[in-house]
Amino acid sequence: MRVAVVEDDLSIVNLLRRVLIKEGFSVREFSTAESFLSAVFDYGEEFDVVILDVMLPGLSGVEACRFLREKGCSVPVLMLTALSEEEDKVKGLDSGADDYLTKPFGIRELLARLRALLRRRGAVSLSPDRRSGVVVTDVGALVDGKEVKLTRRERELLKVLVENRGKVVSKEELLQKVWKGEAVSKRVVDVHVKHLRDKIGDRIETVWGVGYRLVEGTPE
Amino acid sequence: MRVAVVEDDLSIVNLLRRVLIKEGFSVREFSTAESFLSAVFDYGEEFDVVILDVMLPGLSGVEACRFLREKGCSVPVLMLTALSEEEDKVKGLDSGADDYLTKPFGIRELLARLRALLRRRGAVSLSPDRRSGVVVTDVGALVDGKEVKLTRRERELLKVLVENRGKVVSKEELLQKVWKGEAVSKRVVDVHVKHLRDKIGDRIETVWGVGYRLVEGTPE
DNA sequence: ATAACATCTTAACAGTTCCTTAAGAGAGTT
DNA sequence: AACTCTCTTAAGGAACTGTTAAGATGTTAT
Repeated sequence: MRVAVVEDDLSIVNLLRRVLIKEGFSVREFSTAESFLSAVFDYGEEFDVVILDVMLPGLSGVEACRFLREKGCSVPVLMLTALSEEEDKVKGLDSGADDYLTKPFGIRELLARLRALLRRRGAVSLSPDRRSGVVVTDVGALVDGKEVKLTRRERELLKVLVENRGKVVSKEELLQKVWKGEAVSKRVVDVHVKHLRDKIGDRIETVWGVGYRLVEGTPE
Repeated sequence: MRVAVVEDDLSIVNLLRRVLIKEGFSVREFSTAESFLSAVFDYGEEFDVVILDVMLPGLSGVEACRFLREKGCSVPVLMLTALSEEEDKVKGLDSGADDYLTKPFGIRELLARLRALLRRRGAVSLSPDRRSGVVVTDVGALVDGKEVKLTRRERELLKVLVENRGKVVSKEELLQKVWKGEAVSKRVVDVHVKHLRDKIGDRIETVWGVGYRLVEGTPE
């Protein structure tokens, strides 16, 4: 996680640097709003969250934040300042900041607020299983994030394959786990594997004479 | 914009009601965390933001917030409390709250923080929207804001589906929860599902061989 | 109490989806 | 080449769901 600290008070910068690095952040420091904005817009640097002081030489934090938002930049901003007047807080938040913390602040509260900001930002990405790109649901499956409808047999077949992803599963085992002793031809597996391939792409590999295997990673 | 106010201090509720309505919010009040959670999970009510007191009779705000998040509900939560100790703030935020404000608070700061929360929610709206547009009421249901009369069985059936919206519910489970062991044919479910579909539109999806599912989002 | 009405359940038929089998073509092995 | 295993396709039937209507049951108004 990359955090930008825009702050001219060295004692605060030193404190934040120490704590944030300890928490596993990658910290980038700026002493003026101008240098920070330049890094973002001129050099294309990207951050996961910004800690922005309000009282800065030159452009103020509020002005910088408004500029960011006007340019369509939606990075979470935590505003930090000695100004505890309500009007200042309102101005800061309405300039586009996501949170506003007044000095002196507790470092654990700041970290908790950072986590809250990052949590919300990250809530967007529902991560499918990275190793196969396939997640079996009760309706069917999520394949690279897209929902695919499967029939009951297809779903159960895929479930066994996903549970053993990367490993070969024999037809006998598939028959055992999906058809549980029903007296059916071994051929049914082939047919359902084909249907699955039609729906989720060539992720199922045939291992000749042995069985089938769900490949890891994305095909091609 | 619908805001839920979960607070047992009447003077604060009165203040918030007056101010929020003036700001154009639609306000729904709860004096306990339990009644709020029941509205969300049993009746499918939906809110754009929640103002949640920490000190409540029964379940605390922190516990309620944690419960919300565990259930996958990502509504923005602003926590409100007299506890200003840093440890309390950290607990509140880490339970899944997005902001934490201590009493006494300035009403303009609260509004600015609400705006910040809603602003960010809008920016993140690519997240899978868990809305179904359906709320079960005492008389029937609110479907996209319109009131629809339902019979007892229809209402109970829909309630179970709303509680599990997005997930498939089997006929067995529906029989279990709506008919509670009465000896009736499995086919009654079909008939009532049809009646529901006639009344609330094609929001109930058939998952062949498995059951029914209330779809999320509006069925264009 | 009776009529009028609403609701629930069952039954029957129609329609759909799904599963299995079978059979020829294709691919891999000896 | 001969053999074995797999792919692909299509068709019949099984299983499930949609739809409708009628009788049973319960509720309300007169």
